[in-house]
Amino acid sequence: MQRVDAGLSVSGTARSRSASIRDVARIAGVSHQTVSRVINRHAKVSPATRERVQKVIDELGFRPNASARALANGDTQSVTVLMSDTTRYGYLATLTGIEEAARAASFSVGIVVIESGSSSHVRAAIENAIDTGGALVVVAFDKTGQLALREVPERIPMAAAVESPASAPPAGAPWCWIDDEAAARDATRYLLELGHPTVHYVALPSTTRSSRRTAGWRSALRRAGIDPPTPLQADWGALSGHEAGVFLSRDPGVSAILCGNDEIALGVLSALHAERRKIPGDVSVAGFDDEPQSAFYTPALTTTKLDFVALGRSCFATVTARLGGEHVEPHPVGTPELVVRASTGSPRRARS
Amino acid sequence: MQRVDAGLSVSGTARSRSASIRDVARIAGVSHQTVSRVINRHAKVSPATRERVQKVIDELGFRPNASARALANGDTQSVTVLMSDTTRYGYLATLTGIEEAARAASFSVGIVVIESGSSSHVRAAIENAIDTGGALVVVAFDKTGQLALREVPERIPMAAAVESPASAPPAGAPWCWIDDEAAARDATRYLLELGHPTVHYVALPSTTRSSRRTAGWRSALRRAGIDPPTPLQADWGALSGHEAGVFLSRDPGVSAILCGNDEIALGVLSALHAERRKIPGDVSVAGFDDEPQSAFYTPALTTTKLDFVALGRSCFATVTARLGGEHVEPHPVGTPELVVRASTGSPRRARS
DNA sequence: GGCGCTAGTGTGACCGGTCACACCAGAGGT
DNA sequence: ACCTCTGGTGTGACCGGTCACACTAGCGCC
Repeated sequence: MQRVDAGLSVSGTARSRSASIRDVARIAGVSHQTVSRVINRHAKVSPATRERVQKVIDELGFRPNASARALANGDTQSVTVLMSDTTRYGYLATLTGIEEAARAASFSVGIVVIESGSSSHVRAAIENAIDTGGALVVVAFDKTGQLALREVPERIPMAAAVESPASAPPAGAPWCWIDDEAAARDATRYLLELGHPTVHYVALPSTTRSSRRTAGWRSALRRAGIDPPTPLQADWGALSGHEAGVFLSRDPGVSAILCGNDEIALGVLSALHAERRKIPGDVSVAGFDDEPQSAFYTPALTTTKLDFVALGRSCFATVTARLGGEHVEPHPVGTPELVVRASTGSPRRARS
Repeated sequence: MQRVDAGLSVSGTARSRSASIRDVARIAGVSHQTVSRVINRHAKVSPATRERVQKVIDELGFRPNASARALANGDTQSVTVLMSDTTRYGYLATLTGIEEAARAASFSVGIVVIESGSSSHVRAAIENAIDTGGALVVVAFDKTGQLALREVPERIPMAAAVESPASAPPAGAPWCWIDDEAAARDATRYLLELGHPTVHYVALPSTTRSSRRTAGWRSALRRAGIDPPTPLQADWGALSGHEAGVFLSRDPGVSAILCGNDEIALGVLSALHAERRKIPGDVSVAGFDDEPQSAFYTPALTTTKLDFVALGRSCFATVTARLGGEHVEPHPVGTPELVVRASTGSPRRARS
């Protein structure tokens, strides 16, 4: 009979079984429970024992098995991010923020892409998180995300990155958002201060009854004594921005356009160019997000920098707080910051 | 003494323990092993038993515990994606492809962002994947990814999305890539056919000794009997494209610029505008990737569509094949497709 | 000197699956 | 009638941790 040393197999087929807590215990001459105490930084271990065990752990390269740990105490130290099927900047930046914070806390991060059509896999993902004891972060900027958010049962540890809520959110709701209203108000005010008689708005689809971004724009206009024009409805992409741009370019009264995000703004820019309007001579354009590319649009886009990475970090902090049983009040994250570039300027004096 | 029914607690604090395989077994009047056989679609279960057990499973909403399963047979049904810290389109599209394929195979997807500075957490992530029995996909388009790739030991199930290799890759290397050389050759040939005397190239950083994209561009020129000019070196962002664009715009002999990706192309466009060169009248510009925004640049960008989603799917297929012990030959994925838009055209007849 | 207390350690069950193996009944062959 | 084979099922150990609890030794204290 032949026996192969699994630990030293060269062929690579036999996966060497890594050291377990009992191996460490045997070599260090202690019980497995003491090893467990050492790896969990339990207080009641004598320094001498701790050191001896630690040495064996290092020598063996022992690493506790996450599955076993999860099975035993239902604590997976993991977060699953639910996010809709998109390659948009804000989403990925948020994910990056979550991952960054999670890594610092040595949590692992899972990702599930949710598709608008079928919610069954969303439910599956949620259930999966539940029965592995994991936490959930839902990126719910859009309708698909909101639907997923609604599927999450009350009791499971969750946080959500959302659009600014229309009214004060339910106390204890684990929501994080960027202050859309202030951002929109500031951007609108900036455009008015340039001398524009009014500011037109191309809106993102809103998940709330009343978008705070739209509200901010409106309130800035009202405060200046201006009756807000009807906002145009776009979706998230440049194409719908282009369509809105074509429409607006035909109205000579339009001299300033605020767009729901930089992609829409890009579409508006392209439409204005196609319609031979000068930017910012004839029309000023501003966006939201400050994507990395926006500085290189033609002309460079004035926009509002939104800190999605901080938003992601905050989501993670919220969900871990809940995991620890702490109470977290919903709160906005970060301070939107207007970035002025070449796409906005004072309106040309009317010729008449 | 008070006892709370954990299963029906309304408060939400007590997490109801979900049904286990033994609960199902007891209710169905079979052994736990039979239940195991049912959930694993094992052949040797009589139809009657199978149906009875399945009914109980459905009624109880039983879902097998992933941790327990992983612990028992070392099979986590999970993939961890290692990806550098970026919000670039190609990366996220690749991730989307991986996730899509993984979801279809009911694998879970983890993500670890790798930072160029510290490789310790990369090692930690790899070890983690090893001792939970998970697989790895490394997105190694850039240097950071390549470094991570090198950290992965031979024996663990892995696939990598890479730049086209300079020479035939080692047999059995689990690499997937897009055919950069063909893509660059076709794009260059297209520009030459428009009548440009030569094509200048703004290169992405390459992870290989000899970038296939650069090689494709070069070979197209040589085939046309043209001595290739020195390519310009950029990084991945629009800023470096802008710098390259400024440089090239000062050379009146430059009439066509091929760029390593759409972001660089965007930078080049912005530089050309700043230098008052007409596009495509004075200079034609083309990119790579076909990002969603590229159609809305000024002018709309001619580019080559690269199917990153298919690349991601292929990475997943590769890694699962390896997980199953199959042999996979390294291979390119998808067919790059030139998308002609307004940023390229025939050169203006020389005035002289 | 006996008591309680506590710091430090060990024991065995348990989490929820899977695996190897034992077992049994009935079909089919001789 | 007996043996073998095979489809269908059950038993108990095991994966690698954690938990509750038992135990011991040394200390301070009356």
